[in-house]
Amino acid sequence: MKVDVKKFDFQSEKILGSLSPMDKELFLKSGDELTFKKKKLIFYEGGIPTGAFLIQEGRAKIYKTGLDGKDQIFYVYNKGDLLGYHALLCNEKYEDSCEALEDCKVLFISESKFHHLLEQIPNLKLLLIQNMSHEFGVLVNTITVLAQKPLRERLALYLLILNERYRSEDTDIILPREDLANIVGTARESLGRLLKEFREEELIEIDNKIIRIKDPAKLQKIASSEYV
Amino acid sequence: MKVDVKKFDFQSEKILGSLSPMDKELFLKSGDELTFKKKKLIFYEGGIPTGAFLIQEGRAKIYKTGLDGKDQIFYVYNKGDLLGYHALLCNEKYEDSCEALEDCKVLFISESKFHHLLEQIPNLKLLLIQNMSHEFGVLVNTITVLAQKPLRERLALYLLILNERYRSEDTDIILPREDLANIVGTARESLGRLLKEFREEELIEIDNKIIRIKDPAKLQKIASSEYV
DNA sequence: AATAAAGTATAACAAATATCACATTTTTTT
DNA sequence: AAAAAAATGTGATATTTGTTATACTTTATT
Repeated sequence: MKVDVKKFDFQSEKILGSLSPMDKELFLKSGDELTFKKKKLIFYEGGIPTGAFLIQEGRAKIYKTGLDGKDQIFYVYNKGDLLGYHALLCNEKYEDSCEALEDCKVLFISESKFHHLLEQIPNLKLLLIQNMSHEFGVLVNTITVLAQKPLRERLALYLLILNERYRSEDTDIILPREDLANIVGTARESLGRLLKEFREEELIEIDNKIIRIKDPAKLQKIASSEYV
Repeated sequence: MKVDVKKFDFQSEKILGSLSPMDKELFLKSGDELTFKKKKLIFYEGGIPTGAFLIQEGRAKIYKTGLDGKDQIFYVYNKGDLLGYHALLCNEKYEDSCEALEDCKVLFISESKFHHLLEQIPNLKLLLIQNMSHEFGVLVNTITVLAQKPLRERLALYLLILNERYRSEDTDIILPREDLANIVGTARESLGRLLKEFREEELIEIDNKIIRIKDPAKLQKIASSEYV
């Protein structure tokens, strides 16, 4: 059965997108614009949440640092995505960290404003519930993939997922090897070797940091365990 | 740093537990009692959700079946837990399956009743939001553990987690090796080897299916990568 | 209680992936 | 533009974990 890339997408842009123009304006007005330079932390594991973030420009990675210092990245947020509200809403400390992969323009909605919005916009609670319900499925799928699929299939799958995530704004996949390794859940060296194989099999093109998908159909097959 | 077992607990019993006695009664009245024999499916991946479930007696596993037929279990629900509402709330098909590990008594709340309750009990939406926000953290932690920790540490950790999950009701950990392997994310044989080692190191006692924790402190150390 | 079925243990072996050490290239800083 | 720093590529090797095959136990069924 074909792997569905959409099952790995939080669709966090739907929350805002589903609001009426009036509510949306209200929401956007409640935020303050912040700028995060590439590699700057937006929030970090163990920190106390002070608000939520809406990405207006750029991409950011959500990750956890393991005890051995190795990061596990489990999502790359994109322009339009709302994030960082989980810990805020359950009154816990951040379970994860968020770092800008590129220079980012972000709208910050403070905790009090966010809670205020939840009351002002009756629909918002339900939209959050819907979105988090969906996210649950995404994470469950992520767990299964990481725990079960061999490296080659994981890489194929994540290249397709990232391609989708990067496509929205023009570009090809462009992120450090180390990050890609931490998404796929492997060592940098093992990743490099496989990327080379993929290139030799003409599945992708590599131009330094840039990875360009050449044969999505075949990658799809590999990701779906249909191809050896 | 010590691993916190609570960070792997959905705390799904808090939803009901946080309702006022009146609201709780209303909730409980909206359900129909069902019985599921051991190994019976409560719902399954790809199925269309028709309601939510509250476990009144017994335990159930939530899992996904990989393309190779191997299951990945990512949670064991317990008496008092509310489950199966995610797919319901985002209008998607079930992303996972749920099977009774023991004979279960379950309260079924149909979709229409559940939505009705969401309107009748104003607090319920927020409780769901809080709970799902917390669940997000749990799943994120699960991903990191499965993707990064070596088998030995994973097993130590999950033994502690399961011990907590089984403690509520008297017993020691009692579930088939295959299931334990599918929780820890390994092959049955590899699990068996390690269990034997753990027994030889006097960390656990094994009595057929039953696993009894003997040295939680040392298991904790292993789980926290502090012990070789 | 006897038989079948399911689950479990074990050892030898194979495969996948990580680690290490170092060369090379690219990017950033001065 | 040169120097330093960071990131990447590569091969040899070690380690971990999975696989296969088979014997053994426990649990379920008749």
